[in-house]
Amino acid sequence: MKDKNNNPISEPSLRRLPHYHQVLKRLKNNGEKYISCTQIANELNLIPIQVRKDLNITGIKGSPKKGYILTKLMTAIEKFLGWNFVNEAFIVGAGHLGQALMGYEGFSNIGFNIVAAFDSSKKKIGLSINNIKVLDIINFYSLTKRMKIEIGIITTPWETAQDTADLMVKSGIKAIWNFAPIKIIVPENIIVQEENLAASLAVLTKKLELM
Amino acid sequence: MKDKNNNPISEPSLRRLPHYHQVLKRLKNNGEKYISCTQIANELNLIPIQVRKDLNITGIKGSPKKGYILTKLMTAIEKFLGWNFVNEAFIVGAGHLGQALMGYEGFSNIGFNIVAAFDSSKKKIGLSINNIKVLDIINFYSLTKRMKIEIGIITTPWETAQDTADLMVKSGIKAIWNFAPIKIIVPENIIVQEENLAASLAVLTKKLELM
DNA sequence: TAGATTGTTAATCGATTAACAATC
DNA sequence: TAGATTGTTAATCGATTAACAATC
Repeated sequence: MKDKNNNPISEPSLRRLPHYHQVLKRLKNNGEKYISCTQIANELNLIPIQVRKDLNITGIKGSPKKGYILTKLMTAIEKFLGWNFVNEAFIVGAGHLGQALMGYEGFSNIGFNIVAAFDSSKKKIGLSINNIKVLDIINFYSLTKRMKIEIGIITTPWETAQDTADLMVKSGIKAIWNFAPIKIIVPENIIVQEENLAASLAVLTKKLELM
Repeated sequence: MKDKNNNPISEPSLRRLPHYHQVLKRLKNNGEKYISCTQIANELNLIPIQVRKDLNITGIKGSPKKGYILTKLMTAIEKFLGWNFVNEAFIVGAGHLGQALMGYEGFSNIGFNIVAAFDSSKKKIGLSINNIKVLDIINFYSLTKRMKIEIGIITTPWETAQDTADLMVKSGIKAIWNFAPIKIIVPENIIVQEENLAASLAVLTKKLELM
């Protein structure tokens, strides 16, 4: 991945930035003003050079010997990750997992807002979870177009995940966050983030077996 | 990661194997006997050589020109991932996300079994979700010891995630699957699989921004 | 047979880690 | 000042991709 100035942004680095922010938040409450990569690395069992390289992609400048100004560093990460700007999303599938995401309070801190949910089951339509309404899936296309929603979350059973992805693409969704346990196939200009539990579990159990 | 014969197993390869299995399951219903890497790669928008390399770590042998015997390949993946052997887990935190995992039917196909859930809230204790009982957290230690449970799942709020991890380590848990949005710190002989939504979202929204 | 596909070895690519001069 | 820490350039490591002989 490249940023606007054609500097590379690695996916692992991007994934670590929220962790750094988490640590900074905690240390801020301790009243620290400056923070070094060494400190952050110690908190997260990482090595300082990796933290330094990661922070570098946010464009932050530190001072030798002192480190980074904590509040500036937090702001730099927030800005780089776009947390000060709200991303709106629609979610399809209002089962347990969908409801878990709707009820997830951490999203508001990171500029993420699930605007509405959609389902095809009469039992789900009309529900309201954490002030998010569950609407009939037949309205997905028109509402997505009208509200110019760009992010779609799939929390349907695997059987309907690909159909849901197709509907999202047709409706103008540009990025799909997929929690269904199959890899969905979409045109290459569509961004997909797969959240596959079987894949994670494969890693965990294999490590356990080889321990 | 290295297997018993000291051959390397890469984490990305491991994560792709369940996807291959998914595809094979679908193609089996079409009545295919042999399957080639090219076919699998086409289904998943990958390249054949990557599929071949990944399948190689399972120890499966194919025949030039023909490919792999589909049923043998499925069995090899299942065996390699340990799906024919049941891994038992305890889950701590019976909120929406915990309940979503308890209700997740896909786990039984991959040899994963959530035996019981634990919570500290009187409102949750006594519930039964998908035949999984929610017990008082004060019983976690003794039950984990007695039942020799090795896998713990954390679906608590972030405030209690580290305490939960500490309790798990103390109780003899060897591998932790953490869904709380903070990185937990554990002794280095403990396996941790982090499932961080903020991290995934960081990748997704950054790609969207740079599109 | 011809050629698609395998297993394996080599080349490339990208991420992590190391080295080191500059500096507050 | 001394030395901890920064930014940056180089080295290492590991994953992906390419090349190619073997073969059903």
